[in-house]
Amino acid sequence: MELNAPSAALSGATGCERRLSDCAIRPTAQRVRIAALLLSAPQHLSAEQILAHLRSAGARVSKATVYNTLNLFAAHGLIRQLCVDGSRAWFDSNVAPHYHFHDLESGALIDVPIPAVEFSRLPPAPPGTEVAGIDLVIRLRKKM
Amino acid sequence: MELNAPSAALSGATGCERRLSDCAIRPTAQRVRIAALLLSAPQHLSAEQILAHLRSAGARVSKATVYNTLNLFAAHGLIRQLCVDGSRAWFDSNVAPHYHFHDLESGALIDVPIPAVEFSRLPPAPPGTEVAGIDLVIRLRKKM
DNA sequence: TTCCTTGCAAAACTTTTGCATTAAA
DNA sequence: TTTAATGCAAAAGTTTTGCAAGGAA
Repeated sequence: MELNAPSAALSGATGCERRLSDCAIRPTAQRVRIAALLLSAPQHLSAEQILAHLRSAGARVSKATVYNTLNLFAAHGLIRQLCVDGSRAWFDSNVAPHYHFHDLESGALIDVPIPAVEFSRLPPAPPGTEVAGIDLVIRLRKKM
Repeated sequence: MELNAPSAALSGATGCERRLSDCAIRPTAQRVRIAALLLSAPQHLSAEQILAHLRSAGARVSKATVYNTLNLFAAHGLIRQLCVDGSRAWFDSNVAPHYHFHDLESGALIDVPIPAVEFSRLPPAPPGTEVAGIDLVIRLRKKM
């Protein structure tokens, strides 16, 4: 009874089951629901938002399972955990490299695609280290 | 009895009192000690680290005062609060614009000066907004 | 049966807050 | 004296954990 129209083949419940199985993640009911919600489109959700969504949709899920599942998904590279403001973690279903706008007023996060940013100079990584990734957050305020 | 050698004129307790007064921040004993610790050099400290430092130095300070003071300093632009990992806030005594290396193994933060990074392209801010700041964190792992 | 997952509650952490006491101007 | 800051403990918020019960293989 979840979305499963042909046009949503890879984002509905069945498509999500595949994606989980492919990662050797057992597709339990809760995991599939969380995946169907979060992976249906590129978006940024908090654990609490996911819990609220699922419960208001009638699902029986515990807070612990939401956190366990999000950490599990992140460990398998299905989602990415963001640290944008200190208040809580945000989970990004877009795992392709990209950056973010952060609206300081609304708290909204907006994806910035890689080609929109170009570095003409970057510092060398300190000796013995290499760059594992670059996080770029462009803070936005209301224009005066 | 705090540092007050000529060579530490602006980082010792007396210099800190000046910096606080200049911001219309009443230079109480606790605030001066926190400022003397944090503002003595460019560094990144957590609230808990500051509390531990001060207490092991024999100061009587409460956790609430440390947090109140750090928030106060940040509100006056004396320090900057960083969100690098989700675990806790880091307070940066370097308020000049700059970026950071973040060593994923040790958790260490290293300043990256502005001239070390050059953007040859940046996305336009969405309509009605303007860029308030850019946070760049270069994650480092051990070189293989 | 065996192993893994879930739910619940409690714990762990970081940060904030309320309020009586203390210190600063 | 009047106002503001401190300390303490408790509260608030997010995330983790322990453990018994439930579900999948």
